[in-house]
Amino acid sequence: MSDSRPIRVRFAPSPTGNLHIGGARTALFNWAFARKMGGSFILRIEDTDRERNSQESLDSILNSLRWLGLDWDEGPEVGGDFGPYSQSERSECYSSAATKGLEEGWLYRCFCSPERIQKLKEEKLAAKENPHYDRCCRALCREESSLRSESGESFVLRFSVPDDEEIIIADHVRGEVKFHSSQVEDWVAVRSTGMPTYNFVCALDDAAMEISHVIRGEEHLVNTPKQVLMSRALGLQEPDFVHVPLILGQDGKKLSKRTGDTAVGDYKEKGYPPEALFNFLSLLGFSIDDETTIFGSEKLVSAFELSRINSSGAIFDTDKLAWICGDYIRACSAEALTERLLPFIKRAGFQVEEGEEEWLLRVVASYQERIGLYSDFPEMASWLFEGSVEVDKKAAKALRADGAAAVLMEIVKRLEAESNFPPQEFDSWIKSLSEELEIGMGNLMKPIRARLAGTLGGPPVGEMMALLGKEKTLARLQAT
RNA sequence: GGCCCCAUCGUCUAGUCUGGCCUAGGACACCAGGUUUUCAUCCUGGCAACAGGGGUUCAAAUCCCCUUGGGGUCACCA
Repeated sequence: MSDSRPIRVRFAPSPTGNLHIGGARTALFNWAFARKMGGSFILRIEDTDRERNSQESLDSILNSLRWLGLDWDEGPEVGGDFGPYSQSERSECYSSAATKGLEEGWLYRCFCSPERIQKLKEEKLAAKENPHYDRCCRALCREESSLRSESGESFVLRFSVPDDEEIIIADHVRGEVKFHSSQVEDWVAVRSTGMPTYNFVCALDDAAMEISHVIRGEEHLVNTPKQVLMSRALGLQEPDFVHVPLILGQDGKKLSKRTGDTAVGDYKEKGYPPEALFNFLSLLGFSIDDETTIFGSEKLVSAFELSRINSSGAIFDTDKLAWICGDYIRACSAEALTERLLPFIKRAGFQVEEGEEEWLLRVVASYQERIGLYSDFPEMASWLFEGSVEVDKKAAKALRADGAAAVLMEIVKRLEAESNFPPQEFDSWIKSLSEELEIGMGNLMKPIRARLAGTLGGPPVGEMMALLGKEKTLARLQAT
């Protein structure tokens, strides 16, 4: 299974949408393996489906990959010696292989109409048989086949699957997986449009690009025999296979849009730190040991082993992701966190004036352990950016409490009498005030919080006052 | 339904290959305490799993078989 050729792995997305969480994890494993082994990580664009490709999708996938910190050694935008890296640009390769296949007989023209195929499948299904193509056109002689194609009749090229052959896939995570060729359909290798299909092109490109290990999702396991058969027909060297377990939604089924956000871009928009998503994804179907859960890319690379990839599916646990995010946010420096927060602050429409950098840093620091996501920040700290305060339910209740108004008036008076703002040793200052006025701490602090921020949570009250400044603090405390 | 894959706390997992150190470890979540003016953080403790049944063996979470359960896949998508 292993040989000494250079390690070359690839991630091969098709540009028909955004980068999916599952795809990202696959890319991550490929990347980690390449980096660990000192090999190459190649990005190949599988754009043989003209109908659904789009440049926007490609851009978005590339951006998501970069956002996660995954860089590629060969592929779009960086080139390489095994290009082109978009399948739409490799047609010569494919057509020469197709010609060869036709000559050698492992490909044949099929003139059956889509209607006939459709009907055939329905009948077979009704009879509870495998709905495979009946190989009708395989019996056509060469002369008739060429004649009909020359006369302009539409056809596809099918792969002529051997009758009785054992196909053993040596998979790094699953061991030997056996298939029998009788279970494999004479699949379409080249469409009637002349465009080749995935299975045809995949084996060809993997060989042409000298891919040593195909690391991909388990959903590909069942069409691996088709690719192996291709390799055999062409005498190509087969790559090693590594089928990683699926990422499942909360319902235990393959993660899909129904169960939540599936695009990496969604997580970026929602303010997840990329390092946290990276970390979390690394933990799905893989583990370093029995206790390491928080780690970055360097650690992953040094610890990565194919043998540590799990074989069973993993549910995408958003609670754990949230916890990891919080952990990253807390561990971050206030400066770096501020940098990350800036786009979210701007998006919320808040202005940070020149000269306020220090202040912003302090605001961020005071919220650092309180936010779970970058996007939590603008909402939680809005009272510092906006002129008016929106009072929530609990805060309103605190303001309606007996004596609240009187307490606030008293506080204002005391604050004005102090030479420092906020009073030094605020904690003891307020505590002694509470004792002197014989008012519980809660009854003292809640109305202040309510007036200042409109909510009962947030940083320590002294810090809130410092952040707001004397003028605004007094104004808000006296608001009606 | 055919074929293929999988099976340890609710979840992610360690342990499985190379049986004994496992009265099964960690983390998330949850619950209970503690710290705290609030929120959050943090600390302590608790709950909680080898799917079932047969073998093999002195010994099985670990090896084999069956059952059950879950998933994937059956396109001129990738």
